[in-house]
Amino acid sequence: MSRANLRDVAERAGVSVRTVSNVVNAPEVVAPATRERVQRAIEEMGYRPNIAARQLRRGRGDVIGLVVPEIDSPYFAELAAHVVRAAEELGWTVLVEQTDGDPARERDLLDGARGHGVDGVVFSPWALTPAEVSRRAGAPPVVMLGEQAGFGHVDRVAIDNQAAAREATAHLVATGRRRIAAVGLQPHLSNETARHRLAGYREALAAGGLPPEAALEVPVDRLHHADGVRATESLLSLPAPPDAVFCFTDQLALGALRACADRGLRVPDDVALVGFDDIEAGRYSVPALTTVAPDKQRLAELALTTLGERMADRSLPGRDLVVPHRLVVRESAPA
Amino acid sequence: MSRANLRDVAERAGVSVRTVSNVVNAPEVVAPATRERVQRAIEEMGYRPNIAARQLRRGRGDVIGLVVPEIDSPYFAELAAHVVRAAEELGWTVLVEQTDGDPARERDLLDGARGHGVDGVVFSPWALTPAEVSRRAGAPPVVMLGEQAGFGHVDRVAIDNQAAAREATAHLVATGRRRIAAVGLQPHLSNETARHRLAGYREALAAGGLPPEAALEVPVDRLHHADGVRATESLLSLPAPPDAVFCFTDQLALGALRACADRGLRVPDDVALVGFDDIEAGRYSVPALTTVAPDKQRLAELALTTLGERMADRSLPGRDLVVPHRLVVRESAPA
DNA sequence: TACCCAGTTTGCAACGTTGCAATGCCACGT
DNA sequence: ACGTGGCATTGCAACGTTGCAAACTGGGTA
Repeated sequence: MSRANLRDVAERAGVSVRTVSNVVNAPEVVAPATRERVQRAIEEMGYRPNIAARQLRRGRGDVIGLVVPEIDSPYFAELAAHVVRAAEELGWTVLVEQTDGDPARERDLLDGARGHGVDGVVFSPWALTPAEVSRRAGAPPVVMLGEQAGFGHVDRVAIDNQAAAREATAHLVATGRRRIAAVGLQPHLSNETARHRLAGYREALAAGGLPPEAALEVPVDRLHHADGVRATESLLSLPAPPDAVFCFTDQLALGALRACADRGLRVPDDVALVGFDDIEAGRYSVPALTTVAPDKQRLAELALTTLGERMADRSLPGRDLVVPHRLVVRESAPA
Repeated sequence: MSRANLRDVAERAGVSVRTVSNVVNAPEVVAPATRERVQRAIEEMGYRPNIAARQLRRGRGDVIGLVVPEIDSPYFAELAAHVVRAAEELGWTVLVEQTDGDPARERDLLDGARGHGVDGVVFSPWALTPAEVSRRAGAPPVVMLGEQAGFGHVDRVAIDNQAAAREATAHLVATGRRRIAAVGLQPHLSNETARHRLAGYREALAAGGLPPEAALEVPVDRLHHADGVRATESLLSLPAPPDAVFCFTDQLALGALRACADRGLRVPDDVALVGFDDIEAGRYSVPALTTVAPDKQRLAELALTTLGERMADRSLPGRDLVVPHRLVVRESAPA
């Protein structure tokens, strides 16, 4: 026996299909007695609305897509948790897609090649340029997370990465560090986020009267622990190694921590470390990470409400929303 | 102008609706000339199939649900990444739901209260008893991840938790530890996984001629870093503190690491630590975690192929599949 | 010339739901 | 007895797609 549908229930309850639909969607318009009878029939037959039919008829499915480079990076995992929770609050369900930071995949997913039938998309780009994002048509509305500027009818929600990086670096300057490295540039990608963090880092150096030094700006392939280890090893092998490292993600910073330990260097005594993202693991590492903490919950909530508003009116101009962040000072770069 | 549909395209290309559908779904049956003309029309109009309509007609949507306690726990995040990748391989999309380990929410989600129109569910229970899982009807097929035994028409995929815990503990015994604690019991939940790991722990103690000791079996509320810190602090305050701690998750172990550091104890010299899950962060902590590594990729793949088989034939008996694991010996409990 | 076959294309109906507008019902006031 | 208004219920059509089976096409064969 297949799944019961409205007609089956209606027949059983001795009412019209429409009334059953009303009981499901607007119980208050149905007379109590009828409502109860229908409810019973629904339960007896184990009726569940057919979402596809509802979506076809209503024109929306209350499903949104979350497109991230990799769901298993702690930052994105934590963000996803917030997004899923916020979405549930709004009556939406979240469909997750991974791009692996591959520009081609980002493009495909954005074009809706796979983000099948979602009403909207929260997109965390890694390598896609703003121009590419804006030339999509017909696809569902998109909210961008990250540093890509709002464009056309695309909204953007992010923290002020440049300011955050500036503050993080300034903290190192203020606590007496003089050779401050930056780890996490991604020159091979048009990663706007990394670009802004680098800019903030340089600003703080300049403000502190410290000269920029190419050798202290270390590019990485990806943003994982292993990349942090490698980058830090190379920094520590320098003739004049740094006395502080600003990593563009906490994962990189945890890798840096590991690399320092392997060299017998003490953090923060010999080298101070600052991370970015405030992931859970950085709160419990030894030493705990000083880091930039974006308000991830706000980020998720704002992204979703913005998406909702755009779904309601797709002709809105692209908005550019900033979420607060703060520098959390812990052991790896104390006050 | 709304989104183009098959009829719009058909009109433009001068063919029937059905032919356009054929071009989209079975290009090989359409004559090359026609196909090309239709293709052009499709592109010109930016046609995208309406997934809801397709799903309604076909009776399936190629969407599966992934239900986990929390997507931001590293273990689940890594698992989710594998599931999403494996699903993509099979042409499916993944919808993520979080239960927060709340039995009521687990029940609701399992009942399909929210798992909107998914064709199947990969369910990682935290607290639901097997009996509760089996009395679902009408809802989509489910594959359980974890220690709940396969039941009725529900499949299960998991590692052998008891054997894994036994091996982990045996490693500590073999390397000369004599007071081995276990952290991670969840007596307040019917958490089968924790139960099995505890059983394996006790077996290894017995095999090593070590007496079990209630004070060394520490329950936790949740399985996060903070719980590991708390549990370890209480252990280290014992009149006779342990010389090794087996944590039921790597997150707990990282918390334990932190707690040891705060006490000025050295790992592994003073206290050896073993974790469980082999999360990325444990590979780069200082010291790196000795841990049980489940084959997460196999786990995900097997879960999905099993789910696929059950979708194809829902009358199959419940299967109980075991995925390999291995003990990874690192610095926190060296050989 | 009639016929047949393979390769293409087509029309019809149905999937299960909800928007819309109309209908039925009943109590109340006149 | 009759009209009125409000509440409850209903029928119809449509959302966009695909399964099914029929219909058409052209060239080859009997």
